[in-house]
Amino acid sequence: MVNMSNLVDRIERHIKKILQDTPQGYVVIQRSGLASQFECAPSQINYVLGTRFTVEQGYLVESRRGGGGYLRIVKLGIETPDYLDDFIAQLDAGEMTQNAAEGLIKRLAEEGLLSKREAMLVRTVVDRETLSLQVPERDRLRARLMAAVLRTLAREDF
Amino acid sequence: MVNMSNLVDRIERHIKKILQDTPQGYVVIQRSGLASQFECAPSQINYVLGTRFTVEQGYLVESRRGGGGYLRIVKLGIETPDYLDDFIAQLDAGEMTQNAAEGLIKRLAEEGLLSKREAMLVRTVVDRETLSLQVPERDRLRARLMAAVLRTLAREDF
DNA sequence: GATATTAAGGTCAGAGAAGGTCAGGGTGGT
DNA sequence: ACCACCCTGACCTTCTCTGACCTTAATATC
Repeated sequence: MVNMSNLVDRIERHIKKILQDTPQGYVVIQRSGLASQFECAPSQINYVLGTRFTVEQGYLVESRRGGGGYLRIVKLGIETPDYLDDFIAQLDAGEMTQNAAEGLIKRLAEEGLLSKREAMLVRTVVDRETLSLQVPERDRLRARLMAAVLRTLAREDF
Repeated sequence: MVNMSNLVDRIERHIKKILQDTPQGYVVIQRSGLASQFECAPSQINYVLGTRFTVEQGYLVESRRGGGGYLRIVKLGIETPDYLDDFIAQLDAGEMTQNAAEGLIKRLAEEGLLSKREAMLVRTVVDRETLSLQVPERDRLRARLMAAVLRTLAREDF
C-alpha cells in the first residue's frame, strides 16, 4: 500500500475538485503552474488530460500556447438532444474501444443517467471478454451496443 | 493434509482474515507487496486468487496494471446457487434466440431481479437489430451477453 | 514594421512500475 | 507410479511518468 494514489489520480482529483467548486463549469490554469504544484514534468499534465478528461467522459480541453498561455478545462453538461442524436449516429456507423466505452459509462453514471447497477451491467456487457470477437468487429459491435444504450436512455417513456 | 500451511493456504487465510476484519466487504492490495510479505513469487498470488477466490466460491477479483496498480478482492454477498452457475455455463457455451432472451428478461423483471429500466436496457442490447450479425454468431453472442448480465446480477457489491 | 527573444503549451519515444500468463518442475498422497 | 495440486521464472501487457525536441504567441529590440 505504498502508493495509495499515484500522480495521475491525484492530479485528476485536484482538477475535478476545483471544477466542482467553481460555478462557471470550467477552470483556467497554467500547465507549468500545475506541474510545479505537483512537482512533476509538465507533460504529465497532458497525460492526465488525455486519459481522464476526454470527450467521452464529458470534458473539453482548450489551450493556448505562447506567453500568457493557459489550459481551459470545461465540464460538459448533459447532452443536448441534437448533439446526442449525432453522437448516436456516429456510434452506429463507427467503432468504440473498451476504454472509450468505460469513459462514457463513467460519465453517464456521474451524471445520474445510469445507476451504479446499470453502469455495472453495461460495463460487463461491452467488456472485451463478453463480446469475444476479433478487433475491428468487436469495436464496431461495442459502438452499436453503446448506441442502443444511449437510445434507451433517451426514451422517456418508462 | 499434513501440510496445512502450504503457501497457498496461508495466503488464502490471510486474505480472508483481512476481508473479515474490513467493513466494506473488499480489500485492495498490491500483488508485489503481498508476494514479498510471504516471500514468494508474485505469480503465486495469482494462483491463490485463481483457485481460492473464484466467482463460484463467492469472490470477485478486479485489478489494475501499471504504476499504482492493485488487486481488489470482493466478497460477494450471496453465493450464487449451483443451478444458476450451471445455467450461466450453459449460456456461455451455447446460443439463445431473441425470443428466449425476452422470456428470460421478463421473468427476471417479474422476480424483481431487474428493474423496468434495466430490463429495457438489456432488451435493446440483445435485440437482433443491435447485434446485427448473422444467425449462428448472433445467437451465440446473445447467449454470452445474457450470461454476463446474470453474472452481474449475482454480484452484490455495489 | 520586421526580427529576435522569451514564455508558454504539444508530442512522442522510451524507461519504469505494476499486474497477467503459461509451461514446466516439484511434492505428497494413494 | 501416477495424479493432483503447488510453486516459480521467463516473458507479456497495460498504465504511468519523464525528457528531449517542436510549435505557437506575446513582447522586446532594432
